[in-house]
Amino acid sequence: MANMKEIARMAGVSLGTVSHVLNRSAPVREPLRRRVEEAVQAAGYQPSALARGLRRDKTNMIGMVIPDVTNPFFPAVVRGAEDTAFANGYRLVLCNTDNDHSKELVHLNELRTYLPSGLIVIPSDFSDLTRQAESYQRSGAAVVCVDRLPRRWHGDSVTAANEQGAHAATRYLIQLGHRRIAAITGPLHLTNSEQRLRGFRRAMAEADLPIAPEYLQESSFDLAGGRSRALLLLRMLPRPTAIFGGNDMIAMGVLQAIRELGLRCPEDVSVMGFDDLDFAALINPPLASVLQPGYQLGATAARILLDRVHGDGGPARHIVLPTELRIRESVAPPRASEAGAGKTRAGGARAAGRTTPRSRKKQ
Amino acid sequence: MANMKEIARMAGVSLGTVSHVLNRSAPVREPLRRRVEEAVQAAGYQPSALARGLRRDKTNMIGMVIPDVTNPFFPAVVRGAEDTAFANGYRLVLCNTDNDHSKELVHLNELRTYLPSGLIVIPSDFSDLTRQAESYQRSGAAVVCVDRLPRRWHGDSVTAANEQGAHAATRYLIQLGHRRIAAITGPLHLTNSEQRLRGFRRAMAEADLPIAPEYLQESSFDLAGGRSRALLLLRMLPRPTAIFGGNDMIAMGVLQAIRELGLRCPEDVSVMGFDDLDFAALINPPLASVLQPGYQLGATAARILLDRVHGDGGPARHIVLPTELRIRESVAPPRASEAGAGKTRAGGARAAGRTTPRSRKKQ
DNA sequence: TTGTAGGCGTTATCAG
DNA sequence: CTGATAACGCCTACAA
Repeated sequence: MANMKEIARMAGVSLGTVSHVLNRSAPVREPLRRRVEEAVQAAGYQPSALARGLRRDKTNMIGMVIPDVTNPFFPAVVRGAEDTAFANGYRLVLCNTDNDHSKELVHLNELRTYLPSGLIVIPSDFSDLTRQAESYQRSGAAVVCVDRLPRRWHGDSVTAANEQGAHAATRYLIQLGHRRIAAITGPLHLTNSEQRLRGFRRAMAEADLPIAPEYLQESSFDLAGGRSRALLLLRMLPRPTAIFGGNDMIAMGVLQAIRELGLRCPEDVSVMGFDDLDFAALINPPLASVLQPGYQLGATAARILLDRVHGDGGPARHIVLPTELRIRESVAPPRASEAGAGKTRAGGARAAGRTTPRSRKKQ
Repeated sequence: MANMKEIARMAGVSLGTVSHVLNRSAPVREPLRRRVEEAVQAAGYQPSALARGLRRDKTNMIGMVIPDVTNPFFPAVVRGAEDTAFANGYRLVLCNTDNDHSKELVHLNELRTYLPSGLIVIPSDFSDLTRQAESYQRSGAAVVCVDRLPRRWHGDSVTAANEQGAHAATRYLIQLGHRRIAAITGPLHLTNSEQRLRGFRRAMAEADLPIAPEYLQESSFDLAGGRSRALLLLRMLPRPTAIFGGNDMIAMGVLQAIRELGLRCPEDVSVMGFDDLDFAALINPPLASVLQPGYQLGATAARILLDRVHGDGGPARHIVLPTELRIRESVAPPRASEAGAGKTRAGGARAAGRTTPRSRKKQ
């Protein structure tokens, strides 16, 4: 690979001139600039990212630290971040933490030796990012948290409107006529789970509906957890007529539990998810869910990070992106014997019925 | 961040000694080595990956170039690669090509400025990797192709046993008693699609079953393509009794088309996929599919790459990892009126029946 | 406006 | 076995 010196020789100018042409760091007279550009073309020259980074004390790399690419929600975030980064000449170094905060720490430490321009982090469970982040920020690298926040995080963040999303979803169930609504939350030490629970509670409170303590179950964010908690819930008397899952995987577990017990969704139990993963629309019954804009989350985080890199020194930004309720056939009004048995908003069930599944049975 | 000079000062030794301790590039007398190690500890010193790379002409980065992280099959490959890379002190720089070979080229070119130790590539459509790869190899960086291969690729590769997988899947359908089996392949310019088609053909030929030309449809690797081709197939007379999808997304499209036409799976049409994505087992009916070991694909590619980095100069390796047939409820024997109407292996359908879905209907 | 020189943090070479 | 010293490729004062 050619280097600057060679380009300088080819163009018959000095090293500095080449650099100035490349970086527009000083005006260069037309004929010289032309010669330089031609030499660059001819040699297929590209400046060494390493040497440049070493000199500038900062590379065009961005560390992307996430729990697990294999988890269906995260790839969209990664993709959003990569697109924005790439469009601006930055590259993503991908690190999986497996939700292990000590592995996260290791990644954070090692990434530093690349002098990345910044970090986009979806924190692990019990992440203790704050100290590391400060150290990065001191050295001029930006850190943006996405999706969930570490406790006491005061830096930039991009999250979905978890509270609102859960609130809208719960309210929709209530409007359908449900009164006994259970929730299987994700791990409550995660801010996103906590916010979703808060939205659920608010909607219930607004409708003056009680929440039986045993109707609130905490689970890991996966199918197995959802299934086991759902099995508990579905055996309770009275049985909840709707279950709100903390994410789509939990909701999938609920669907599985429903089938195992010989019950039917939505006839016996309505199920609502959160995330709106691709498969939510494809399963049977199609899963109603709260769409979380994964791609936008990542893209926005990268945007903020780049702004910081370009000198934005403003106060920490806390972007909250809207969620969107996606009604599908896994939710329906409760059986007639259950419906309206309580304080239901007038016309709610009927109005909501518009977006309710066509009654045509599929299979 | 401290640098080597400072460590040398702290330990009261020269720069070279520190380097020797760090790299074991020369034996260092115990007391000195101790002092150096203590200084490293105390300062939390980590060598600069940039300076090191600049000097050594090679970094511990691996470029991972894939079509799209968002495509559900690829994250597993990425994860496998990342785990193996990380365990050996390497990092992954992730690049999405969107299957666009010119974008792939851009990534390949720009990655080079990092002096990565190598590249793991899932080639884009019409990838013309060969020239780029040679240039990398000349500069001592290894290139390993995964999943699909560019035409005329002679370098290291790791792929799944596409031919065998498709063969086993098709043979299973035949054993169930199907005779009119259609296939919706992925894009046939992709080697994996082509191999799967070959496996399909071989199984059909071995059973002396004809393949009507219109029963072979080519599609993009997505739901929409699968759906539209399936709509064609399902309207043909006679209608195929089983459809083999080139991947799970195509198979999902087939299921969708089946529902749209008011048909039922597996009663009217059996459906087989390829990949065995996570959701295959979760949908309704659960999708029979050919498991492709994504994680292993990635891990193996990284392993080979590291071997190359560590000096393995042997001939190109072409690893083919086994696939595994996953029978689920989307496949069943054809209706009695169809079954056995042709030359079927004796007892085939019955023997296969063992692994056939329990007849208990779910929902 | 152009050229020169020093140094970023390492490693490798080569004397001692 | 240890310690100087010269690159690696680039950027940027500063000098011309």
